[in-house]
Amino acid sequence: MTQVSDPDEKTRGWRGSRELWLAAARETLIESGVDAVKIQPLAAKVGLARTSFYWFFEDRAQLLRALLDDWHRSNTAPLVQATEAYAETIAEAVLNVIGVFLSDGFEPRLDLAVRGWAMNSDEVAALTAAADAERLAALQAMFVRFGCDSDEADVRARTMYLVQVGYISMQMQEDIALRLSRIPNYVKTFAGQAPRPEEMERFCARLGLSGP
Amino acid sequence: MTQVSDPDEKTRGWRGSRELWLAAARETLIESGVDAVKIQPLAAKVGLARTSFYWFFEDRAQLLRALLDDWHRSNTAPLVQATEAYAETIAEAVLNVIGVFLSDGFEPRLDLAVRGWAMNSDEVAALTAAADAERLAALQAMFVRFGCDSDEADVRARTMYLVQVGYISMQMQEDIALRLSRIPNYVKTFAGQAPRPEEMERFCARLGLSGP
DNA sequence: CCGCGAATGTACAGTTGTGTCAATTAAATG
DNA sequence: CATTTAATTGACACAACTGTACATTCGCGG
Repeated sequence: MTQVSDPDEKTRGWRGSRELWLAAARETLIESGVDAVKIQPLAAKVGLARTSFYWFFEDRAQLLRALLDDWHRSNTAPLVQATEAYAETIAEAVLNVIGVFLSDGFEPRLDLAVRGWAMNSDEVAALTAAADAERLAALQAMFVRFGCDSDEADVRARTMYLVQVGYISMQMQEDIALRLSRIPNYVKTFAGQAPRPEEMERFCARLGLSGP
Repeated sequence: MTQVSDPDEKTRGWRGSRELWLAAARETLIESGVDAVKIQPLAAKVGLARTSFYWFFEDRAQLLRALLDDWHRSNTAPLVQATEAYAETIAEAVLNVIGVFLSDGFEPRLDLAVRGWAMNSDEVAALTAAADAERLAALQAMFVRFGCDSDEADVRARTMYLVQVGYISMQMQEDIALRLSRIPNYVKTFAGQAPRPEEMERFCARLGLSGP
């Protein structure tokens, strides 16, 4: 359990702040799931008395709602944006999307934690379902734009997205080089078309990685 | 919360039994995750006094261990078997595997629950990682057997498996007809080769479904 | 029909969590 | 420096769960 310190003294109260509690909660959510987001342990984590929490939040439910808002705002937009980015070929478009998952624009573990949360809450289940639908639609539109018929685009969109969700869900920890080495084959599978060498180079360059 | 009734009076004690508690625990694990597997609620579910549990199990930890054994035995074998089943073409081999996920040989929701559990337990995380590795290796071997080179087989195996894990993780509830309609395109994407009509027919027949 | 062991129940003690309240402290302001 | 305001705190009242000790009941073999 990491101690959460205080990076921004200005916006805070005397010692704590809404943000401090929220950050601690977020970290715990990511690392151990909703059920671990309890006020007493969080208090230990931030080094304040348990009851101090209630100055910033009504109750635990409000904290959870805040956590959910945070996720909802931050985790869908970058993906949708990537599907709309410029690309010459479908292979390059697929690379654009893969790039998001490898970058910091997306918090895979948060997504996973929220999915786990959905197991016990219909409200959360509805939110994740909506997010999934939005992301899938964006991916499908991308494939259609490059000439897939609607049904095939749907399945290719699902394949890409589900592979990512599955990967996150498996919580594998592989080094970036290994993941990178599989990318050309993934593109070939997802798009039905291997990326050209210069496309791979541009991809690596954009991510600030040494080439393949 | 479903009442668990008693299908097999013989193996039971007077009213309860190890199996009864285990079944209730399993159901709760699937529906609400490990953190919901608590003795007090289970007692309400099986209609016995809470403390009666302790005649069959040492403590909660032992129940969880039993749950894990159950999963470990029951959820990997059918998949590995399917990868080894006879097939004329790679498309048919892929259909064999898809069949497992659509059949009752596999409990997707249990798999999901155990993955969620792994979040809080290194021991469980090790078990799921091992299961994933075993399943991926079996799939990869299947693709190699049909002529893929090792790297491509690896990625195709991952694609297939991750799509399934992702699908399970998304907890979508779609009717079987819709899922069936996507299968030819999935096979095309996974195998790089669409299934022949008679392969689809055999597939549907084996699952006892009306044709495509 | 009696006794014995398997199965269940009741009562108790301890832990961990939640949320309220009134008292207290630190900083900010005039 | 006195006063206000924002933040923190400990004490209190509960609720849910775990596990132990011991009493109780059921059903069967003798």
